[in-house]
Amino acid sequence: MTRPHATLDTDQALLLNNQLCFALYSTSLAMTKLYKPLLDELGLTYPQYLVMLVLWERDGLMVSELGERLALDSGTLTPLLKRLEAAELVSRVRDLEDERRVRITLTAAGRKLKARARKIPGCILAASQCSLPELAALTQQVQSLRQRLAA
Amino acid sequence: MTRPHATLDTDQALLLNNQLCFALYSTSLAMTKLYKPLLDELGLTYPQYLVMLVLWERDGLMVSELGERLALDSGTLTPLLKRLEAAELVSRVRDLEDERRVRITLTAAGRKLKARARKIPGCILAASQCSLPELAALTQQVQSLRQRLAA
DNA sequence: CATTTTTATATTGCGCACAATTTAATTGCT
DNA sequence: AGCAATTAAATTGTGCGCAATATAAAAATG
Repeated sequence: MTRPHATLDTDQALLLNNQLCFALYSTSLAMTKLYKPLLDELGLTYPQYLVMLVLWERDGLMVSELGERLALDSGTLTPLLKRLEAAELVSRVRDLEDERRVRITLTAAGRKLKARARKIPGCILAASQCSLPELAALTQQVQSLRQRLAA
Repeated sequence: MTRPHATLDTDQALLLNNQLCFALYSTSLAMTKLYKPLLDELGLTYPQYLVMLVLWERDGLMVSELGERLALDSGTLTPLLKRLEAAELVSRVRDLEDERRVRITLTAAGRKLKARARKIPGCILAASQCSLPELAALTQQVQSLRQRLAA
């Protein structure tokens, strides 16, 4: 018996595990490519779009709050936010209460961009060719996995 | 009626869509962080590990074949493969049949590394705290989504 | 009140991803 | 054979992601 059942099961589990990690990695990259032409029109990258989504939902967050929301650190956010500032979509101002903190606020142009961004999710949804129940189930499962990984 | 039903449903769909994209993005990054300490022991990054996984399965592939398998282009793979070559895990040799192509072959050290990598998937599986059926279902769904995005 | 400790952001350096371009080799066409 | 078109890989430049470190401000401690 060159391949006992126990070993076979384990190998399958491990292969599946690798497949899931690669599937997440590869699908995430494919998603970003799908967004690219749409975001190019707005002059945004996908991570910049994520920051704008958060700010459109609630403006005036600190860098650390953005970081918590997106699971990104200052090493990623600081240069990204400087680019959004250079594009005149946000302003970065030191908090007077606590000079260590920097508050990120949308400019008028930043708020206005939301209108042009509204059509993006529809395009992505169409391209994904998913039914809504399927989408909901998948989202729930991936979020659940992420929460378990964080622990 | 400020929010007719049609608009509500659409908004929910779009929000969900954004959530799925972000969930994939964020979970993929979280997975990579999970791999990091394990791969550090082998001196590999996650993309390098993916290349090694492919080569452990079938050695002597061309750069383009690796690219198809991983959905990565030469702009990503060429410098990555040069680093694996510098680490003496692979060799890069021009194909004599067609001098445009470069064949990637595992060195003895590269083949040997497979043994040390065998414990990695088990650690990841444990950290993900997923049941195998759950893992299988999620993998299948994400792969299915990826295939639809590619089209 | 002075000093340590902690916290928030910024900086530096490395390795992806990827678009765009380049280089060089092969194929197709006439 | 000669030349355009195609193909494979490499190069260049930009923007992440993140570890490690630096800087500076606030909080905690004695």
